[in-house]
Amino acid sequence: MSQQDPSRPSKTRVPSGRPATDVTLGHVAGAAGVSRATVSRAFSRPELLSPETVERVRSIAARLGYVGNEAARALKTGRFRNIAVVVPDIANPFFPSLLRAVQDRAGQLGYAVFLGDSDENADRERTLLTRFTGQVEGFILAGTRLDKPTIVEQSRVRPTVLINRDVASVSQVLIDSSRGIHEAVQHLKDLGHELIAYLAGPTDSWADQQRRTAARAACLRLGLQLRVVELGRPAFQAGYDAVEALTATPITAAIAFDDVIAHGVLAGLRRRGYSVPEQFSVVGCDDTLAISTDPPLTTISGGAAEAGSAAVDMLLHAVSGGSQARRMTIPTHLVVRATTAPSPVTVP
Amino acid sequence: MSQQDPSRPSKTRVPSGRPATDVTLGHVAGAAGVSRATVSRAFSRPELLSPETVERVRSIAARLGYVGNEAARALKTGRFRNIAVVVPDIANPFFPSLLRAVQDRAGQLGYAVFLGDSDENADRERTLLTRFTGQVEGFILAGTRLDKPTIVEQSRVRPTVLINRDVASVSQVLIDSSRGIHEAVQHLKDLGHELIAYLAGPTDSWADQQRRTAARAACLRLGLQLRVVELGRPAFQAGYDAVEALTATPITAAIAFDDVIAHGVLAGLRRRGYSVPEQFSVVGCDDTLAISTDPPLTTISGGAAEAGSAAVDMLLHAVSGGSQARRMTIPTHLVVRATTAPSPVTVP
DNA sequence: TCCTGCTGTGCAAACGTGTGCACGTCAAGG
DNA sequence: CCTTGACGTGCACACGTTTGCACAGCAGGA
Repeated sequence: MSQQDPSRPSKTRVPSGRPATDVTLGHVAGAAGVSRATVSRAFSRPELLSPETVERVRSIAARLGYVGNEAARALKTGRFRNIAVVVPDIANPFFPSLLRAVQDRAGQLGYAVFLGDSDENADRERTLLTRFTGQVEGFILAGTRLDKPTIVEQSRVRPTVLINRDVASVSQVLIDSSRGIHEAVQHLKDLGHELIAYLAGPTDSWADQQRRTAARAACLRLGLQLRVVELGRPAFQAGYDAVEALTATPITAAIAFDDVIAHGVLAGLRRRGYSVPEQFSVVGCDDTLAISTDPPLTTISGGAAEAGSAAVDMLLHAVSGGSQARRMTIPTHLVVRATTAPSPVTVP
Repeated sequence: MSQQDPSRPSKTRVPSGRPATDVTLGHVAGAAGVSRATVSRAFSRPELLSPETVERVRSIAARLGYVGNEAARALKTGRFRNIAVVVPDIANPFFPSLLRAVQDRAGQLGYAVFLGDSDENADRERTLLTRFTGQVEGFILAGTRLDKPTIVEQSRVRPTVLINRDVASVSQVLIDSSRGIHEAVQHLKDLGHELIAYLAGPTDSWADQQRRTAARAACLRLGLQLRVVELGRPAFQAGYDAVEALTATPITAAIAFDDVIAHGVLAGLRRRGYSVPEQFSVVGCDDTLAISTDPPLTTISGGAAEAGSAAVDMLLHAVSGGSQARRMTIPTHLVVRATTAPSPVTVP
């Protein structure tokens, strides 16, 4: 019932550019005539207070524009309620859907997320990690370019979940393309193709190694011939340019490392007068372009979104005590759209 | 020279799931036989210490796996060294390049960035803001869906920079498409087109309002006829579907709200047997798809990246005292590729 | 009347850093 | 030898919050 003025506790000085927070628990407490503890509880443990007190404190806080200082909270509780996710190239359409899922899931669980783009550069990635480490509870590293020792070391300072990277003793969620690849090869076989190409991605990428291996295995099992075409960086232009080499061979179908490459191949084929799918069949991977190619792309639908939210769950499990490294694989399947058709070469 | 064991200061207990940081300044200080202040200075103000001390402390810190607690640092200094950027839809290719630029520039300046995806939803955006506010120095709101009062209020609790949204008294960087649009209209006129379409984006988007107005003005000035086609959500499918209406008219060219729509239009035209650019000319906007369409898209190259880094600079200026709201516009220009050609209708 | 238990609130001690101030040491100049 | 100043380091407080504990008030049972 104190009538005292809610004057600020005589700030020392406000040097033009005051940094961040301004009104604190103390200011609200003064204005409401209660202790700082009560203000704190009005937000964090309201059930301990009388409803009237809670209401009064909250309304005064709102009027004063009070917003809790997360740094102080984190310092006291030891919990940051932040995670960081690092990707090699946010412009690659595989990542936005992943990021979105990570963001959604983390948000539901009350976590905020830092974003880091390493630009496919290990040094830059290391820099990002050190910048984040002091204020996050854990990391999600998607398609990291870091070497194994660094990853292991990192996973010891903070809980870490890898996406599409296989390092023993570190938690990970892997998008298992092998089933989808197998379905794709079977599909092509059913259409009468006998000689097909795999348009490879970056060799240091776990995803490429896995897809490459799966394609080899599937072709071996089903009796098709496979030719691997190296492409380097997975880009539209690379796919476009690869067409020249492709069309110089009797190959009738290609499975691309990702949809972006497949998209480039479609454009390159058309430019050279080949019609898809009548004269050449194309299969993508990741399903990032959905129907926005012409014709709509037959592709292997991975679960970028599932991987993202699973990674968050796994990470937060680790954060809250689960010390065991976990591993999860997300299945994929073939989605047949309009870039595959019977082989143009008539089998005798 | 103390021989004492670098034993941890008897942690009370480590309840299975210990939250975050572990080894602190104190541990390092104990192991190095110096005070906590010295350890602190070894990192933040090394020039105050003897080189040998710095070296010794740092190496011990590294061995112990010390990593500074950012929350404590932020609490003490009053600076978070974090900013937050909120976008309506990270899957829209306009944003990754913007995000990347924001990230790069912020990183150069020693800031880490929180990412928020509002899913075009104002309520969700509000939630994100409150989650971030307590631990960032400022906000970048790109294409925000928030209403004006909320934005103004928000900009009072933390420095805020808007991208492509015009609210008086709040700092903003606007991508000024009008010059690019004007160039595009001029270009189409030079090619002999007389009746063109503007394929509109979401009406509540500042960018669409601006482009729409600019298209009207340019056509008026240059004596072309303009027809505005409403599309709703800017998506590939919307562009694809719009083709039906387009081809039922004598229109010979279209300027799309963005590249994604333009891409859909290209696919739709081809599907209906029209060849681009011989029978129909298409101009995109934003230059997000670069050359990855077929044919390569003539488009208005905005500066998403420039806007991102400019926004960071502007925000950090505001953070360090600049209280004046600023406004900056980024010019655009037409990039002619291969989707525009002379009008197919022969002018008498 | 006294004891017990419950409810609502305040007190004060941390959390891990940064930093103003003071102090001790040492070299140079008188 | 004393003074002076520069240099390197330690002491101790503050930042804003959470939280264990204490305590006051009150009601109900003995």
